[in-house]
Amino acid sequence: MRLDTGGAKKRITIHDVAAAAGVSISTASKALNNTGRMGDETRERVKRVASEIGFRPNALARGLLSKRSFTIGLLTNDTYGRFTLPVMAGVSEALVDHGVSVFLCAIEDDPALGQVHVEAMLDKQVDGIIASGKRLDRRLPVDLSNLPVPVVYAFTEGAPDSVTFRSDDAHGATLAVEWLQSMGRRRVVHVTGPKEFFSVRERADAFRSVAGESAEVLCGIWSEGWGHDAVDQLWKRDGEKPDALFCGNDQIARGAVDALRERGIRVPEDVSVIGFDNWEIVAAQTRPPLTTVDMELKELGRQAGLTVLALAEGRPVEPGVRKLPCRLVVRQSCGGNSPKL
Amino acid sequence: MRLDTGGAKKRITIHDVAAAAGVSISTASKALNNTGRMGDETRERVKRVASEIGFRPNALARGLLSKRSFTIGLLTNDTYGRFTLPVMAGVSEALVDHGVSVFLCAIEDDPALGQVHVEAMLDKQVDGIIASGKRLDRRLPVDLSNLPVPVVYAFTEGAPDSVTFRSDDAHGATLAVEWLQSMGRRRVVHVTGPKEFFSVRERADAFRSVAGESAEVLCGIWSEGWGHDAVDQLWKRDGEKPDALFCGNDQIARGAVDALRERGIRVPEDVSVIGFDNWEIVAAQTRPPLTTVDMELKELGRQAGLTVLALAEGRPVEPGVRKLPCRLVVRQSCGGNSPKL
DNA sequence: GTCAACTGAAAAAACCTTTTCTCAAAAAAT
DNA sequence: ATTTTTTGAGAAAAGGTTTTTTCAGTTGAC
Repeated sequence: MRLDTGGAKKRITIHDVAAAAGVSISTASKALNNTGRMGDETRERVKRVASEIGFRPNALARGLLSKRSFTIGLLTNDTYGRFTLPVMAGVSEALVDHGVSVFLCAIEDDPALGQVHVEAMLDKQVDGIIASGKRLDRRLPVDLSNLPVPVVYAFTEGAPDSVTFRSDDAHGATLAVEWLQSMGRRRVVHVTGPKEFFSVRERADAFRSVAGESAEVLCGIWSEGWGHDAVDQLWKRDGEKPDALFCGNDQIARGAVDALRERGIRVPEDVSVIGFDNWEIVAAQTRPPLTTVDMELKELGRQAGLTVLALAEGRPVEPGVRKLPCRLVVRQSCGGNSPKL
Repeated sequence: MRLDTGGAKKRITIHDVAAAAGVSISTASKALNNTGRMGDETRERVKRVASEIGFRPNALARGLLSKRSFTIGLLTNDTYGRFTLPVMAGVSEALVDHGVSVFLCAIEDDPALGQVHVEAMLDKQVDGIIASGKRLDRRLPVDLSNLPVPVVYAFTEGAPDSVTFRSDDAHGATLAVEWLQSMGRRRVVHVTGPKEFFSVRERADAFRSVAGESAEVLCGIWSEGWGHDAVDQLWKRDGEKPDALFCGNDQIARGAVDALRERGIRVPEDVSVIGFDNWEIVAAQTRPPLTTVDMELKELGRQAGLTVLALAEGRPVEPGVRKLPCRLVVRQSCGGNSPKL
């Protein structure tokens, strides 16, 4: 048995509507778009007939004329990571209400592939492009300057004079430390990722300005192993031990919690641990579940979507970097029940 | 300062090419498409001119005429999970070579939203649709029958007489158990997810037919906590203890490994543990790193992409369920170094 | 030297909408 | 009763491309 390709049924066009309603094509068009002048009766009849026979306008033909395709492209090099996913969901969610569809372009880290995708999108007359990535301080390996359509950057480094959306990591770090302090913790240590990351430096600076300039920052890598090692390192030394750890991501936090438990140190009774990212799968499965900082990436995606739409419609948008606030997610690894308001 | 929307530069059309090359529009078109009859010199000249002035054909106009938009839609309700991501990457990768772009439609589990997305895609004249999900035995909450375009299902339950791609979980389970046996393990227990999942039953059946019909299967939930509890349960009982655990996913495996270590049981020396999913972030960060089964989801996406393309082009495709083989990923949690060939 | 066949290239139609222009009929104003 | 305004709706153009048709000029055969 062969599969029906389904391509046989021919689509109904505005011609069919016009014929069925007994009017001209132009009248049909005007009736459906609520433009032009005509009798109420005629307009209603056309609309009714159109919906009866299931007419849906061909977006290609419409786009050809209006020079708007109601389509935008989302370029990302983060195919497996956890960052682009919520961003994509936010973009898609924000734009579907406006009848705009999103082209997904996974370019890995291949400049040639990126180029191919950008050209394909341009050929398809996208109204705009959102560039997204897995790291705030790295550019996508594609040249997006001098494109005939607007470009917005989300969670990746943008070109000068462009619009860029990113999380406010300093705000997130401040939230974290203030929460620890409100739990009565005074000897907080920041265990984080590689110094090369801009967000590591940014969070560390915010951490110091809230926890005190002499507060300690340990840089390592983004892994559980490092969280584990950092605890070993801290507890092997002489002198007073920390009473709280602010970790650079949830994986480090998880490693730290495990290491503390292995040492017989109770979390959160003896030491509070707070993570970053709110990666459900890590944060919620840690025992105890991690209190952490959420970067609100879906909201970030939503705003990026609305912004590229505004630009596409010619509405003015101020260029610059927009930092979106983070949100504290309280679980059990710090004690306490809800964020102070 | 206001941001340049970039919309000003007007696109160059085939008219410009024709004018610049001193030929008619039709000749320009034929030259560029290698169709029609004309002198080699003319053809070359047109091509050269076109590339010089940077001509790119408008896909909207082309699609309007050819009734092919070189666009397909990817519908998924798995916005955060780990399954759709590799599938999407595979689809995108397979189709970009054919000049086909992919619309990403995240529909959560909202039927209304799904309907909106499907209609938007149809309006945009997609050549086909790929439906993807997070569970093999659940349908997407959208009616995709009687669509004017072909539909292919990937990692979600398909309609009767459709083309569906899924992983061969029985094969994966067989690979896992045979590997454990090749390590000399004879008392394997299968710790897995809820019985309601089709793949749980399928893997359990395969497990029993390789490990012996009396081999034990423990069903729980898909969490680390369950893996932990299952080990407690098994080791608290009297009698002979298992010498290997085949876990239903990497998270369960991780919980099991942690529980074993807490009991002073060495992995893999005393007990081998194998996971399922090859979720890098869990499998690679477990200590020891997990040997696990990869469902080859990217390949699955690639094949789904090529299949929907074939259907769109009217090439015949046999309907039915295609099960794709899994792949064993050897790390350290079972001992051994490489899969036997 | 006439006619057929072939060659190269242009003209026109088609795809589906939207928008501007035109025009006849009806209503209002003189 | 005649002119002006308003109303309703059709005709045509535009958007960028591909495809079919047409046509003039050349070549080859008889």
